Amino acid sequence: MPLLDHPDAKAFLLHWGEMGTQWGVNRSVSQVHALLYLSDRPLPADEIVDQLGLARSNVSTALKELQSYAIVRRVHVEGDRRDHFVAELDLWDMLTRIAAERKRREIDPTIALMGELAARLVKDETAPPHVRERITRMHEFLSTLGGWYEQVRVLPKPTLIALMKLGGKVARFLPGGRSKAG
Amino acid sequence: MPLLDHPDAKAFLLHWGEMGTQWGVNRSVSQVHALLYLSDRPLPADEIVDQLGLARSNVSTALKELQSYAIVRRVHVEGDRRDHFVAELDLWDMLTRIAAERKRREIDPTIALMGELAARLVKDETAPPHVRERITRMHEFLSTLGGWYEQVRVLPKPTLIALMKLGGKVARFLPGGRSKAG
DNA sequence: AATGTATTTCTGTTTTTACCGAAACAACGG
DNA sequence: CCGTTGTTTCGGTAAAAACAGAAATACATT
Repeated sequence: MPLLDHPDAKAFLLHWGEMGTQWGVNRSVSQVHALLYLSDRPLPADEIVDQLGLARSNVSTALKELQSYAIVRRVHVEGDRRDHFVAELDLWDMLTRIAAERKRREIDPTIALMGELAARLVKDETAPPHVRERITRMHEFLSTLGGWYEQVRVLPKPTLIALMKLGGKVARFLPGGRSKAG
Repeated sequence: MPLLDHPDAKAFLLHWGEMGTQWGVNRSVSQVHALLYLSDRPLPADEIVDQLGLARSNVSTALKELQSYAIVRRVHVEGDRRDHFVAELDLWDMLTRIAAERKRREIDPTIALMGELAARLVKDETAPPHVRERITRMHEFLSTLGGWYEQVRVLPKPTLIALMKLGGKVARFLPGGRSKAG
């Protein structure tokens, strides 16, 4: 019995697909991901095609994209020559991998560009001072964020989870009595 | 002299526009935002139209959208009846406001839906157990993230900045010797 | 109220993106 | 070498988004 015969599974999948579009991910990609996430076994591409009613080529592209995020991986199923696919089930891992990839694709190039622009602007006598200042500020801001991310990224997962559970209370460890929660 | 006559200002604006599209924001909206961010004075809608070459209606919609994120606001300029607009220049404020609004629009409804689905699934004898489990997990995960965000959100800005600068070193305050940096 | 001006909403067009289906190409194993 | 599986490319189509221009509305001033 196909997974999506269940109305709640289908509702999940449809919503997940829409979520994707709102964050710049194409609907097919996020739907394939949702299907694999809900599945209790590795699925071959053909079955994804059948269950979602998408073109074979489209599913192939979607799987490639999901693998590039490292949130779906190919697995071998014995007795079957076809490739099968499974989604990462640990949601914390899923989130950090998506974040890492989007930073790599979009944020890092942006930081690089801002850096170039800022560097050129400081030497440019003709540049309006506020333009120079605003772009420099943006570059510094994104660099700071990126630096923070790189530090947090390498923390062991249990540490990350512990920190998150701690929530705003981490602020109580700061000097200067800044914390409201402490 | 129009702001965008400067090639670096233009490069910034074009890149910002593309960034927007990759994150599900329409290009006009992010370009208007970029222009206001670079401007050293409040701009009336007409001038935005001229500088970006967009239709008046389009600019109107973009401004409305940016105001709904609270990263652009209307200001009065004396001696001029027209509305003028300025962008939030504090980038930390900008980020937190965007995050708050996107959570409100997209994450919160998703959590609500997952909650409904999970609640229904636990009573549903016919539901595949793994579907129930996966959706419940997703609901819990998003709820935890949302809870963390709500806690961090209300911290004073200096506290947030201090925490960010601290980076991975916050982990050293955790019990259990989890930190590599400590 | 009337007029001029600013702003939003509406409607249709253009542009872009997503998608399908077919075909070509590649890898692999029997 | 031939069937099976998988990926990539491509032309065309459909759907969605962006956008422009006109119309309608609101606003302010007199």
